[in-house]
Amino acid sequence: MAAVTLQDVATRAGVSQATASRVLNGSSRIPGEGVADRVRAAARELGYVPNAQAQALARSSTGVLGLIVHDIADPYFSSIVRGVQTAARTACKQVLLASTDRDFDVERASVSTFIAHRADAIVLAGSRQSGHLDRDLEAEFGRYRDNGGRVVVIGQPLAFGAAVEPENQFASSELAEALVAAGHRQFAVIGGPASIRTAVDRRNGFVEALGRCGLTPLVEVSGAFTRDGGFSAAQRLAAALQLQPGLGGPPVCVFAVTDVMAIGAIAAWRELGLTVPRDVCIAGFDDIPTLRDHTPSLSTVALPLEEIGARAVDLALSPDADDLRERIPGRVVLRDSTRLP
Amino acid sequence: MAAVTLQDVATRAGVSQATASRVLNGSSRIPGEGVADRVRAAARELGYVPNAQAQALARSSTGVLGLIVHDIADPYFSSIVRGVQTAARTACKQVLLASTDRDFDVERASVSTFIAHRADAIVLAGSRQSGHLDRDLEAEFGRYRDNGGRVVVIGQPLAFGAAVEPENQFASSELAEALVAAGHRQFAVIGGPASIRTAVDRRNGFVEALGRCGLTPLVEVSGAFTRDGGFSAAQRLAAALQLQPGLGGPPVCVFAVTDVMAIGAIAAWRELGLTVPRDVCIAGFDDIPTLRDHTPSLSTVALPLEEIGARAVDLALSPDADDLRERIPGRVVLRDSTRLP
DNA sequence: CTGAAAGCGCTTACAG
DNA sequence: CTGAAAGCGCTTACAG
Repeated sequence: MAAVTLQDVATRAGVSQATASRVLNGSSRIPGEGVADRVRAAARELGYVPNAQAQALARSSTGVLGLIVHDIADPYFSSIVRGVQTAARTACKQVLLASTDRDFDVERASVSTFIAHRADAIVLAGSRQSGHLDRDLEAEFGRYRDNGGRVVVIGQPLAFGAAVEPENQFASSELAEALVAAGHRQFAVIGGPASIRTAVDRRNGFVEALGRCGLTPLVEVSGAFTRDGGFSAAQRLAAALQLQPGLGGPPVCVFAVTDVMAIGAIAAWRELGLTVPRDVCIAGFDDIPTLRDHTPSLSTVALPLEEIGARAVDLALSPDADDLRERIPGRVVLRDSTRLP
Repeated sequence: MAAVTLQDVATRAGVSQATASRVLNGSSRIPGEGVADRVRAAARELGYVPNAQAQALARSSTGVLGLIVHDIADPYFSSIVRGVQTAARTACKQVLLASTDRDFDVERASVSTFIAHRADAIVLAGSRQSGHLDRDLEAEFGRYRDNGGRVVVIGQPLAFGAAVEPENQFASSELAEALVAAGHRQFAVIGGPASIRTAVDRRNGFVEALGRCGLTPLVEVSGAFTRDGGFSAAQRLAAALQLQPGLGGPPVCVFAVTDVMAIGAIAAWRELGLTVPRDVCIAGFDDIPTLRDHTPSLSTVALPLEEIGARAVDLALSPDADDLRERIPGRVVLRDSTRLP
């Protein structure tokens, strides 16, 4: 790593290191034209690449954002990451990525490493247990913030830091109302882990809205926040409701708290010979890009995932938005999967 | 960012900075037990987090890997990134991610930034124009490698550096043979950009294998390496072949050079009222996870995407593998989308 | 085993 | 406008 150094450039241009620094790395004090040209020429000839580590040390700011997601291969997260990338590029920030496989130990370790790398901000995407962090993490974030680090959460807010917060509960209730308005009367729910706020909020919004219509879910089951979680939950649901292919009559309408789970559910039912929406209907939440080419087309609550990622970067970068919470509305979209005959 | 410093810890423990460093950051010279304990206690009490930037500067090694992909929201890439993440975590490396939106200027800029950040290695995923880099990039990589940086490419190899290389051509020919063996006789191809090696190799492998069977594609069209690229190519293909719903007779079997394009193609045909595999058959390449729940199930060449990402990390980390090329075989998988009546 | 000191490559007051 | 020098927070020969 014995790369060309700023001193090398300075020497070749016949100026001091300080001057070379000012020419090359945008300072307010702009040296004279002739000098500047010489320095630039020297840098080009030598192939000088500034050492960002050294700059960071000297400036005490790295220009790096830390981003933590549960699973980068999950379309929900990869869409958010795409938004983060776009916004980061615009702001000339780099992004350090960690995909934790939903392991909270890995998550904690990633936070520590990002802090060690002096990321200017850390964005935490994905639900956590009831909005609580372990004590360790909390203490670490506290010190990080004291030292000027910024924390942004996507999903449920923490006790501190900024948050980009989808209106899970409200949007789910709107979804329920839309489904009732469409003629559905029999409902069931595939929920997520009880410890995860996002899952709980969505479930509650849906069930409470049903209640206001005088309706109650026939059954509720739950599973992990994954395709397979939806798959197995749907099997249990089918058993509980004794779903049969071609039974006739109005199908039960199931709400799965994420699209990924809904897709898993449909797969499970297909294995059982059940057809959506004839034998059973289903709606999800998120509107992940995958849905675009999924059959049957899935009713859902659309979230602007890339924009959510971009907003998180904005919050991470504006020092005045320290404890801001930005609410993101969802948009109900009814498609084939909840179509009544 | 005025965080707790190693000197703070040393002072509190009543030792020198050097000793504190040796205790905390794994040195071969292990200080005495009593001293070590005092240092560790001081670090804990103060909440010391080592400054990775300063460590990097002093050690001239950052423990950071740079990863560049075309589009993080594309399941092909997000699967690879997942593999990279897993392997990087095992090796205690951090990953700096750039998603370029297929913009080669952005790609070049990302490489520069990664080099500035002194990434220990840079992994370039995604096809490039015929294996050639622009002159600038090539020169930059040259210096980077001279300074100890490592370069790994996923896809077609460059003139230098290590590569993880799927056997595109061979696997495509195997796919063609399998389809012929399954009874198909009429073929068409949806190719990618002519400048991209991966696209060309897959197309050639397929067409040449057909040739060995005495067959020739009825039509070839091409499009961008995206879902929409496949969509529009499929529209042109349908027009060229005058595809009609329910025409009867053996359907034409189309090979799309990526699954993502194949999915777009199926969507286009669905809009035209065409049913797969009745009116037209199709096979893709990659076996992205999305396929698992796609209807109809798509025939394809399965690539171990996560493993590919992990192998790239391995190559990036083993100094002896400097110009190694690791070949990754594909596995033909025939599913519903090419099923003959 | 432990410490004083140089050095990693930059930035930035402080003088001139 | 330009330069000498201190400082950012660590690591690591080199002595002791």
